[in-house]
Amino acid sequence: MQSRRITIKDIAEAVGVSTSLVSFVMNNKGKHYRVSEEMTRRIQETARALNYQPNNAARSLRSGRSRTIGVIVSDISNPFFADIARRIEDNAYKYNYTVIFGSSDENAAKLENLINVMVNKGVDGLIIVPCHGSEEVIRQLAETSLPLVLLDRTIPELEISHVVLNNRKATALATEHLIEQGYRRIEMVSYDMRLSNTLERETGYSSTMEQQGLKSFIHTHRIKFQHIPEQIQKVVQEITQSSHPAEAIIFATNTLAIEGLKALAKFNITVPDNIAVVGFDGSEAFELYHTTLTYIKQPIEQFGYEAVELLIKGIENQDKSRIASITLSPELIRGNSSRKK
Amino acid sequence: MQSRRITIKDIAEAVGVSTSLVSFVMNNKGKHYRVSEEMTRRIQETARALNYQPNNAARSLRSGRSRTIGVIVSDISNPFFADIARRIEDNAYKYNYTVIFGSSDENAAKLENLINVMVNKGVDGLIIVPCHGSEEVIRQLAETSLPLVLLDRTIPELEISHVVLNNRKATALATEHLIEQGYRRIEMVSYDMRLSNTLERETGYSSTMEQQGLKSFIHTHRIKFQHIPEQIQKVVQEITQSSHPAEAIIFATNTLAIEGLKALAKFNITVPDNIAVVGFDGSEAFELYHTTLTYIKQPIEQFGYEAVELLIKGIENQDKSRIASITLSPELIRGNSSRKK
DNA sequence: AATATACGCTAAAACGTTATAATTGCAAAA
DNA sequence: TTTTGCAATTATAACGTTTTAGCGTATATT
Repeated sequence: MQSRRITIKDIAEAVGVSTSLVSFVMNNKGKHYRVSEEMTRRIQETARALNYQPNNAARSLRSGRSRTIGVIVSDISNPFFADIARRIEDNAYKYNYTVIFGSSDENAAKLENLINVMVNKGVDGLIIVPCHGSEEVIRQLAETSLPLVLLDRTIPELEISHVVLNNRKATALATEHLIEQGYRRIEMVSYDMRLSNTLERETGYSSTMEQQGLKSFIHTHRIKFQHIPEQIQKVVQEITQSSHPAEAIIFATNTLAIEGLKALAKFNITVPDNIAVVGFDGSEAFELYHTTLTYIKQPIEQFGYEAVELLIKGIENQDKSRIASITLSPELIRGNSSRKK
Repeated sequence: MQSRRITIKDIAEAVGVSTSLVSFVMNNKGKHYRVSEEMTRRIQETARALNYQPNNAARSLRSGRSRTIGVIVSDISNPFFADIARRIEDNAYKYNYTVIFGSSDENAAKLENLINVMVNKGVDGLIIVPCHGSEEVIRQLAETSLPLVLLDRTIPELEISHVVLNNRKATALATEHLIEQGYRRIEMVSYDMRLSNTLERETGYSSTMEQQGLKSFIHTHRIKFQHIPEQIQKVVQEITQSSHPAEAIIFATNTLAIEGLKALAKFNITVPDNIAVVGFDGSEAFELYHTTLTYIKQPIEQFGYEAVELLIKGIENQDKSRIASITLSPELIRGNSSRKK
């Protein structure tokens, strides 16, 4: 950490060459610009000796690229997204990219603002978890030449690279499992946000029920994203105090599962004796629960990893293979919360 | 999102003035450079009409400042740090700063590398959670003119701005509470990392025990950061199978509390009947636990908020009030896990 | 011997901004 | 009338890098 920053010019002077040559070598374009081996070596040595650190602002200004990617999730403090963020960070660092994060709070206006800030900052690409109402903004963004990868949710009518779970399969697995365990009145608790992942999860559940001849028992309870605890308590009461109470509940997300279990506990409804439960995502919370939970496991780390892979390919190829998408497979983890009836 | 980016020059041409004038106005330095009201208005209008977005790279290159701050925590996917990160992000955005995150994994080499990457990226300041073995790197960094704020932990021998919990008070509260509830054999489970926060927590516990004449019962179990679950199981066995088993445990961090409760459950030791427990930090996990937990609550959001306040003051003042620190107060949340003996 | 090719390197412009010094026009002071 | 002073604006250099075009020189080709 010296007083004055070392520039390419200092190296050039020290070695006695032009700055161009130094630039070539520092960018590993030596062979391409046929710099002699000897010179390459000398420049590299001097750079190391002087502890040269390239100035990113200058680089970015000149080249128009920043080696920075922007990531917008719903809420970085939500464990699901925090885990993904960590993975994105790790993988991006490997490619020498820096990441800037933003949280949309499932608010389309905030999301738009974040996109503007990030585009403005000059990010080379964006990884975005689209939220309810953001379709138009995303559509506009996709028309831009800026590489873009959607995460966790797609916008089916738009052709955009994305990394998502096979959500239909996820809830189909859960539903089949419960049926196999002897449950019939299986209901689902989901969000009222019309997002691809939620919709697919609902479809996975309802189509499986239908296939198994349980169409009449299909019941999807949709919770508003605000005031989750209150709403979920209401739903739990509805479900359990009905004249035909449900025998099992599938929660469509991790947060819903946790709040749902809390609500069940509050009303002294025991899992699985009074009602069976399938949750979503592993979570530390479940590990302190009185019984082991059956849940759909997402390969969370892969979300982050693959999103970065896709995005960086998009950034560095620019032309071909523009749209590429990845669908990850869910897994059913069997616990006691759905044991045989 | 137009095809070509609008620059200051476009505005200058459109209005028919020099770029300097536009720059003055865009930086709100109008009065200082005595730009006429009329002109100020026209430039602002044109800028808005053309949707001018300043080029940060150019700005940063010229001014030497990036309006970006770097934040290095232990692990961004740990809920404690994820919450803080969220707050940092929110507050920084208010000041028009962007944040880049990094996770050190409590590894001094990684921490050093991250610092280099960030300094290199040209951050205007750093918020760092120092880890075991990072004292020297931090010392060097502090000698630099780069504004720096330590978070969650200090390095007492160095005079650096920081935001920390009153850790001594935290465990003193816990200890006093347990004593009040009738417990005597109170033991602590902590990390073996010699970090300020851990050390202070140990001191808070042991000095309170001593004051209350329970010196002979002081017992601090130190866990290595690797292989936490295995180690904690060993400790739990030690504690409970001893000839004089502990009556209560204070866990020094959230992770330790969660793993500890899992270990207790594994060995069928019931809380609080067999042993009382005080944890650290609220957590969703605790909410699904069979009984409510007594724990030390940290004002997590404030950590992030205050760190940004301190850092930005440091960045924008540069000179005076260089070192300023904040100590936040813990609070004891009473639950059933430490009910009267 | 004349010409082409390859090699190793350099000159210089450009990226978009900021900030200092200089310039202009005009009114007030001398 | 000349001088001074001020208000409003401009010219220009600088920030550190990348990249294109080109310049000698040496070797190969005809």
